[in-house]
Formats: sequence, structure tokens, C-alpha cells
Amino acid sequence: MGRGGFPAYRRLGRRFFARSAEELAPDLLGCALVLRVGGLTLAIKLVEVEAYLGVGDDPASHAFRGRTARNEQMFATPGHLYVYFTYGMHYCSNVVAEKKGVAGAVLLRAGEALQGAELMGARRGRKGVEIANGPAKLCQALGLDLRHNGLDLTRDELGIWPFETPKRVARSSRIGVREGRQLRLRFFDPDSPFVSGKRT
DNA sequence: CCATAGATTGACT
DNA sequence: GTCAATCTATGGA
Repeated sequence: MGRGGFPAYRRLGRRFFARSAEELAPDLLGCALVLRVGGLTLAIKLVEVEAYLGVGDDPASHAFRGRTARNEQMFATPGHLYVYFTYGMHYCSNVVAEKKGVAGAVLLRAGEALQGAELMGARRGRKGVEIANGPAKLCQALGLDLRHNGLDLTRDELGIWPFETPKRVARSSRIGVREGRQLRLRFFDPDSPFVSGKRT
């Protein structure tokens, strides 16, 4: 049995992820992202995510111009993990949505440490809200990089569990994107202090 | 508080 | 060659 209150039978399965990124994104808020490695459990409650759409639908999406080596996982079976490297030094992670062959993903932007805060804080050189209030910070806290690209969140060492339901869900345009600003595909818990910087 | 520069590499045009 | 789904330090109000 999983220690830390994340038993296998409660883990989110394929069906939960198999829908559009825009539908999936808000339902990920309040869920726990759990990594089990070396007998250790790290858990983060998701408080901010962004949906990225498929080919030709969303100029800010890595999949906008079609399939490439980098964005391959955006077309994978739903429930997989898409990790990309950016700005020469950072990793960001996404949950794959839609159905196999159709691109769509949800960027994990920010969360609150639930378990393993000491280790994650040490990795980040920060504490409290600074542990995972940004997509690259969240990856650094969990130690996620390209080795984790393509993991199956329904079976592998990283998974997602229902944890709590946010009282409210707010919606805004996405952060750090130039095009596609009219698409309001950022979802966050407006009552959480653990969201990243701006909150328009 | 806010604004801005620099870091640093690979993917894509 | 250009620039990115970012973060941090620093400098000024």
C-alpha cells in the first residue's frame, strides 16, 4: 500500500486524461502529483496549470506546426508526461491529453508541497511558496528532466491522485506566451498563495 | 514594490 | 541565425 495516503487504487487512470486539454486542465487543480523514487515520496498539490491545444489550433502550442521530434509526446496516449527543455537551462512538464495521435497537453505551472518539502526546498535553495511557484521550479523540486519524458502517469513512478477540490477556479490568459493571448487557457486556484507570479 | 538584464542550449526556420 | 510555455539577481522608486 502506498504510504502517504496515495494508495494505488485511487490513482487517476487513462479515462481521466482522455479528453481535451481545455477540459482536463481545471480538473487537475487540487490533485496531488506524486513521485516515488528510492523509497521516498514527493508530493505536490497542483494549483496552477495551462492548456495547450493541437495542430493549427493554438499558435502558442509546441504542436501548432505539426509533429516534430521534440513535441512527439504531445501526440502520445493520454496520461503520459511531456517534458521539454527551454531557455538553455530549464525543464517544464505537461500532462498529455486528448487521444493517441491528437495533440493536446496541460502544462504544470505551480503547486504546494505536500510531502518531501524539505528535500524539494533543498534542491531549490528556497522554502515555502518558492518551492514550486513556476513550471521550471516545479520540475526542479521534483528532479524532473528529459529522462522522464514519456513516462506513463497511470503506471510509472510519477502519478496523479485526487486530493481535494478547490473552492474556486479562476481563468486567465497564459503566462509568457506572445501569440494566442486571446485564448484564456490558464487555470488556477485564486485562493492559493502558491500560484506563480502574476494573476491577471 | 517594479523593471530589466543575463544565463545558456537546442529546436526550428 | 533566431529565440524560447523561465528564473534569478540587481538596481531604482
